[in-house]
Amino acid sequence: MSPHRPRLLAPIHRVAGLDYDVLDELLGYSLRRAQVALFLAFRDAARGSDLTPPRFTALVIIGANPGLSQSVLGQVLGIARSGAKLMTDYLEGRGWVERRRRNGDARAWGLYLTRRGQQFLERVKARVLDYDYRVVRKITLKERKELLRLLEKLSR
Amino acid sequence: MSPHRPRLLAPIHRVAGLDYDVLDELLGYSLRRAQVALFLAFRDAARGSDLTPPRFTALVIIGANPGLSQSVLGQVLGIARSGAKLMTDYLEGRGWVERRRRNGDARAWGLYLTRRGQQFLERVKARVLDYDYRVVRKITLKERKELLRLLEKLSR
DNA sequence: TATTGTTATACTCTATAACTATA
DNA sequence: TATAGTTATAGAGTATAACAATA
Repeated sequence: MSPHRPRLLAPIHRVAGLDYDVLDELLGYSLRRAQVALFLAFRDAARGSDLTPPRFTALVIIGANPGLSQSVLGQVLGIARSGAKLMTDYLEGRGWVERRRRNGDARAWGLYLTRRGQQFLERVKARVLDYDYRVVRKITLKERKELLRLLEKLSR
Repeated sequence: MSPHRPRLLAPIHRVAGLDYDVLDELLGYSLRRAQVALFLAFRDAARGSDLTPPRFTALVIIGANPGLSQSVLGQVLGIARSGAKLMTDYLEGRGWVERRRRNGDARAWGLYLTRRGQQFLERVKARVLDYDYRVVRKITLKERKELLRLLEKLSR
């Protein structure tokens, strides 16, 4: 992904008594609104950890694909190489990720979670999942599965 | 809304051969991915017009609620008053919106679409709707309604 | 030549805080 | 005192372009 981007610091609430016209009919806008709700859940789950959605995504991806390069990380996040570099610097600075030289190609780094990064990710992953499901308790589990299915079809 | 924010300049495609781990299970991440797809549709619909999702939202809201104040516009967009001011400046600069003094309260502006703004919005609204539905042709109309229903429940 | 990472720079959007003029 | 809008300033995140090292 890329701009997980709800830079949102404050919740967005529908302003009462206002006509939202065609916005209510647009899937793009509805997704936006729903995403804000999920972002707020994420923020609760990650509170006190300095973790943002892109950072979380990066950790998960590195954890599941040890040794991947910064360029590939950038592709996943949808950002330029320069941005992937800064992201990696941050994760490394927090002691969660380390760069190792790869055999075979001395240009690229291989990215790996540190022991500490693994432990941290373990905990935060559980929390994020928990909150994600919690927000979604507004719908049934069956509806959740249906929703995931439809979203998947859309983004393909 | 607020940060409709996919600042996205390039499409995001799932990187082949990579393990996305728990991300596939998270509604937050799935929403993100789907939103990118809809954002790209929006960008096509609005190409050449310098319109972004927040700007589009602002025009629609002003069009449907003539005379609203900058503060309320800010609430809808989920941004601070200072940002609502800059947004209004932009829309005014494009000749789409005008500020009029309100009777009764000399502090606040009332925002209105200009004739030109109305015409422009008319056209772009049709295009955006068209593209929104087009992307969503990947799902049936019945599925679309179900999706909207579920998203609505989430963001409430 | 093409690719990976790096560096420097600039831009966009947003937040915060202080200010003014009204209410 | 509180509110609407304004102004100035700063920060985060990203893009672009040029560069070095390596392929």
